[in-house]
Amino acid sequence: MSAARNPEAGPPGEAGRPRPSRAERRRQTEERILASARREFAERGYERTTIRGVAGAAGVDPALVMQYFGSKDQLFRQAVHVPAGEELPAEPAEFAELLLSILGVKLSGQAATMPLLRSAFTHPEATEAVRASLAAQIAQGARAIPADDPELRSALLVAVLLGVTTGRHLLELDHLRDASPEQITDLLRPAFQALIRGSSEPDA
Amino acid sequence: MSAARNPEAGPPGEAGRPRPSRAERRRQTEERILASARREFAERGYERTTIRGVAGAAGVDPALVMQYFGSKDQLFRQAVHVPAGEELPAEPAEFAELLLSILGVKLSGQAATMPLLRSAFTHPEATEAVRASLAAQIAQGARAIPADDPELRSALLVAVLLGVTTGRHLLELDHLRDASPEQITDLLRPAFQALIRGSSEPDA
DNA sequence: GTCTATACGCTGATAGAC
DNA sequence: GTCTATCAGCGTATAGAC
Repeated sequence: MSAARNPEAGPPGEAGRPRPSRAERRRQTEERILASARREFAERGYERTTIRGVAGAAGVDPALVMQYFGSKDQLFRQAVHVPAGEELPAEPAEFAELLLSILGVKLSGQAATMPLLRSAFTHPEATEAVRASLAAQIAQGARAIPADDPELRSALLVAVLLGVTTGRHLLELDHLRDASPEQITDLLRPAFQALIRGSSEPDA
Repeated sequence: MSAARNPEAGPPGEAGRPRPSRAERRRQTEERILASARREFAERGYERTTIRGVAGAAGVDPALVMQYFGSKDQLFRQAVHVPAGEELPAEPAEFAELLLSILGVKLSGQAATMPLLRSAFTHPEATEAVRASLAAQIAQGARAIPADDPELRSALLVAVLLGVTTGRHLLELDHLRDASPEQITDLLRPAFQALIRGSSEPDA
């Protein structure tokens, strides 16, 4: 600690380089490891990914991963940590559209939640994280549902999102995988509306 | 092999016992092991269940499990093997009810498919088994859907079943766990109908 | 036939050389 | 700071004693 200079403050002797030295390089390799870990956790799940595996994929030494993150569990936590995106509840009328747009982004890109979701059923900590996140979404959504049993309706809506995303990305069911996000959201729209308000056909 | 008598043919010296001997006892312990394996696979998933664990829970020696089933993977296959229940497609009008009744049984009892489902996202073989089973259900359901995009609609319906069952049994989301199967199926009915035919409100 | 003892590989994790 | 060498534990699977 005593003789170490602040790596951010002092510029190196070379003038031309955009100073990729010291702590900057460390942050880069750390990010490389995290990216590699996310890939491995996403496609193999917690128990099947190994420290050696992510180190190899990142091109670094296994011991370095331990040095940086301490343990496999802490690596997992940092890899799957999502900034807890807070979404605002909309009015009941547009609530379906909000949900559909959320589903849209989950369907298009390889969602950042996939590493977590893959391990959600086998790794206890991942289970708890996913459950807590979904519970928050459910509670939030329930406030935008005017019909009876708002919590259960909200839970069912979240379960639908869960089933569709897992079916597409994790199980890769053919038709779900091939369809465009728009196709899916279009087909789901009436179902969502039916779930949000009480009936599909207003009075039979 | 030479001196061994056929255990099925020759009755033992005792006359009063209902002959629980030989192969009958073997079948019983084998079934105990399978039951124990199903429990472990169901609540821990493939990678976290150990031969020693199922043997301990079944009250037998770990080596016996290997003797009977050969390997962990073969034990898993036998434990999760479901007789491939063939359901008949109904008319489009009653198709929603059929799906809802299927969901009802999946929601009430601890479904026999849970050991498989828990490992579906981490164990490749389980993934393939679940995917094949769901694909069959999707193809079957598509034939009962008169609207456009029948396969995608069917896939979405299956995905909903998947999401609701996993949300209830695997993630144990509060409101899904507490609700009765009837509550859930009642709330889902309009959504299913909307998904089967094209629109929720016939012409807007 | 059933269990004891053990082999072997691979895991996460640690200590110490460079 | 980075990597080599190694530890201890647990996993499946096997060989042999009873």
